[in-house]
Amino acid sequence: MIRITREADYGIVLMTCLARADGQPCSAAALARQRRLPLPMVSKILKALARAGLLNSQRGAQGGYHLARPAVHISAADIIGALEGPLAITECSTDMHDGCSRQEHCEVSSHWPRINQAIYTALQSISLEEMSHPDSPRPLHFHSSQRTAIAGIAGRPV
Amino acid sequence: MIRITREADYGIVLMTCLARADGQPCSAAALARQRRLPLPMVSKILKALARAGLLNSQRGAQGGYHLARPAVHISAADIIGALEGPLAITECSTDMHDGCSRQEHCEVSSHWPRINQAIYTALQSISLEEMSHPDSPRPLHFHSSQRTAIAGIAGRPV
DNA sequence: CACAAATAGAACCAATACAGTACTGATTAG
DNA sequence: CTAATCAGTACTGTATTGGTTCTATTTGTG
Repeated sequence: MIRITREADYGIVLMTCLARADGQPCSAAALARQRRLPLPMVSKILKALARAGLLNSQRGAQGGYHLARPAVHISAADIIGALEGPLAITECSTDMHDGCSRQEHCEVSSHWPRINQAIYTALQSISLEEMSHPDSPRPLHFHSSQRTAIAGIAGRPV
Repeated sequence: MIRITREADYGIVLMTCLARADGQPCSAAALARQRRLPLPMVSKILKALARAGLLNSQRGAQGGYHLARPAVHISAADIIGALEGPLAITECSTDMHDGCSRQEHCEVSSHWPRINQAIYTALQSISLEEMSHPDSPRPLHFHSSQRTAIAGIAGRPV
């Protein structure tokens, strides 16, 4: 229901590669080969990540990219944010929302930031470090203790 | 960075209206007038919400829509899910992901469900009941106790 | 019973956003 | 110098979104 772009998807994949390389600079071409992704796309994404300060780049021959800080201090939110701009789940909730013509009739507007914040916090709690280990320490389970009243709905494919 | 469609946006708005009407059936036309939204759009959204079982509909003169269950038992996840289909943040993570040609090279694939789950849980924790009160009981604050190491980044417009 | 008020459902269209490509320029190791 | 590599911009075909239109179907009311 909520979708991130494929750019961010690839971004996470590439970042995990770099996290595993740990220090060793990787060229865009090497990463593209490694992950069977189209090189121009990989290049574009790495550039964006570098501009956002998540990667350092080294130009020239034998150059490449490497993490700008330890993987533990990079969250999924950082990566997605770098590739898709600041979190704004609706146009209303972006910072220049003065244009929302319906604001006077839109009483939920004050609640969207809370939803935004909930998602942001969720994404922030997942570190690149965690994601770069092939097997997750905590297995995938529903926190079904919560909201069991509508468990039937929560149980659908997620 | 993560965006929901305007359909879901309107859906939340309309659901809060219905939550406040509490039991009284509201016609699509009435809701459209009340919120200054285009009627066909409102109609389409309400139909979808009814099909998903979140609303009951009454046809004919004096008919309309009303909540199928108490607002406390309807979450933001329910509404968004009803309007945008099941949560699948990337194509890989949808249930028919057998087509993901890169699966063998895509080691993060096992981690997307965790991200999905995090977002889903966040959205589930927000009830329609909470959203339909004009003033939120708990004011909007960052949970800045967490991940203070990158607070500078977390503090950007959300 | 006939009519009007309402939902149900499908089909349709224009505008936007996305995914991916191409090209040109700047930097640096060997 | 030259090849490898990053930087930046501009472009394009396709898919999705936002929104409309039209035709049933149901049902309360005079």
